[in-house]
Amino acid sequence: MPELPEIYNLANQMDSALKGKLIGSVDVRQEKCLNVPLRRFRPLVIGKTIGGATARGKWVFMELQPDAHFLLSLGMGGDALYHGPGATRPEKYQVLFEFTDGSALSIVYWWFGYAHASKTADLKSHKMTASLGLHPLDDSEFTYRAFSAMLDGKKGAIKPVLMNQTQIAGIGNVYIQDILFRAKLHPNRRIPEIAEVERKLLFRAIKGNLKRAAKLGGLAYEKDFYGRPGRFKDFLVGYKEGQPCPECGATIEKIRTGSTATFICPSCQT
Amino acid sequence: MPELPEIYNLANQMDSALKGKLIGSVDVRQEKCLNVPLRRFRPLVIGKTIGGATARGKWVFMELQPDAHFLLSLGMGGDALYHGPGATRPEKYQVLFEFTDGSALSIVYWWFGYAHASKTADLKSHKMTASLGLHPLDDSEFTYRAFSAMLDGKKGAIKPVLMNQTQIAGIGNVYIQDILFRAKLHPNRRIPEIAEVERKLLFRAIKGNLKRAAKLGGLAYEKDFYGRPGRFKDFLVGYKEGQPCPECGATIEKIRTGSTATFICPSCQT
DNA sequence: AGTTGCAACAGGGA
DNA sequence: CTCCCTGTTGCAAC
Repeated sequence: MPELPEIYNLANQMDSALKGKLIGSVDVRQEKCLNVPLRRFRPLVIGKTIGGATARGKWVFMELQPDAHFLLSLGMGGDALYHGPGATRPEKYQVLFEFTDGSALSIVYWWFGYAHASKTADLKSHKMTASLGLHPLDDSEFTYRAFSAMLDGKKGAIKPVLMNQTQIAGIGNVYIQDILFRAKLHPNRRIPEIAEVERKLLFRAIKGNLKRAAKLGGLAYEKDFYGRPGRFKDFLVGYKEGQPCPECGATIEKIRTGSTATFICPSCQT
Repeated sequence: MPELPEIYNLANQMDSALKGKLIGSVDVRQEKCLNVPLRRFRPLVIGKTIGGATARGKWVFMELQPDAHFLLSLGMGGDALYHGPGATRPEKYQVLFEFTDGSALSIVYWWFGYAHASKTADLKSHKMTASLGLHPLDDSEFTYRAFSAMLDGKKGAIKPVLMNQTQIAGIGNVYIQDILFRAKLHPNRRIPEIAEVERKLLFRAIKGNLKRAAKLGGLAYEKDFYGRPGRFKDFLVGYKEGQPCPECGATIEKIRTGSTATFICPSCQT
């Protein structure tokens, strides 16, 4: 569940399910996913009470009352799962929190992720989250004005900027596909060559695609906090290589852009 | 007189002509070529006695006894000229040193250069000179072993590295031309694709070209400390666009490489 | 013909 | 499908 729609739902579910629970113990099987040595991680989390959980880009921020935060990033993919009192825990995980009421939170990374903890007062020195850019699901922050100002003066291609978490937080190589298609933009389009109307279309594509996916509970191939899949699966061009474009019928192509792959309609996206 | 052969001769001439002279006054007409405000520059130089002068890459280091150094870079081009007692000073200059015996040193930049002064104890914090790389006219430092080690692990093109002053100090876009030709290397050749024998050829080309040019007093279109031109003018391919290659007769081309121009024999240099 | 600093870009590794 | 770090490259400015 890597990108903002999945993280947004996960954070909401964690917020509802975990608020008020007391962390009794933590089992860390892969220490390198921590930001501090285990002996410093334990006292940051053990004995703390879960407060609110929110999504910030691809990160879940979880309050550990009274003085710390737990910061979760699932990287390329993975699951954060709830286990009720008496429920069996998974046999494989990187990190497992046990709460004093018998419930638990397990974290599993497919490839690589982060389970960070920080004093709330030190949060601003947590580089990976302190430098996050615009939050596209926050209507008061993510305005067209702010989005356009973020693009101003940039000369490179549009795709890397949209995937740069310090510019706009939460878009990865999955949701970017249909966002670019809906904006009719080729991933390599230079930013100065994007007209005002295209910028507006792009802004709406970002907001619309992410909100709709969040409302549908995220991607169908990802699991939520209770192990249930999302209902978003109807990509327009993403992962549709060889199939016809839903707009013009041209054959969708998979091209390499920088170090990532992009699925485009070669006719619609320029 | 921008590159190492010219600077080398200039420094030697300054060393002979100025040693022991006392700086009586300085006139700075372009303050932005200084590294410190004029009010801090004056006390660093006035009342000081000239010690030795040496070339370090494209810079002249001049001792100001007892406690400072004057650092001169002529940038894209310019002259440092000696004026004997009673001789007329040029009407245009950026910096003019008057010595107490009536002689003077004028500095003129065609475009942009640096006239820096620093306490000798603070020289290591003068970034532009503290980070200079290998000195190709210093036989004990510039060995094939050191040169080859400098190239090891690099993956980019050969020309930018040879012109990078922090890697090897003193080569500019003039002498690089025949150095590459003598080594039979195209400016864009990737460093990992340069064979051992070619590295050796390149090493000898650098050392040979610069030493020969220095021995000839530098470029014929540059002036020395006494306003006299150098005697080096027989380029092999440099600035010979459209003329035949001296080795194979193919027509020499001027191509753009990155942001600089390179004259190559398209047949000899690969 | 010079250098600096920054943005953009690419590759390797956790 | 992730990030960081490093080195490289291109561009603008002094």
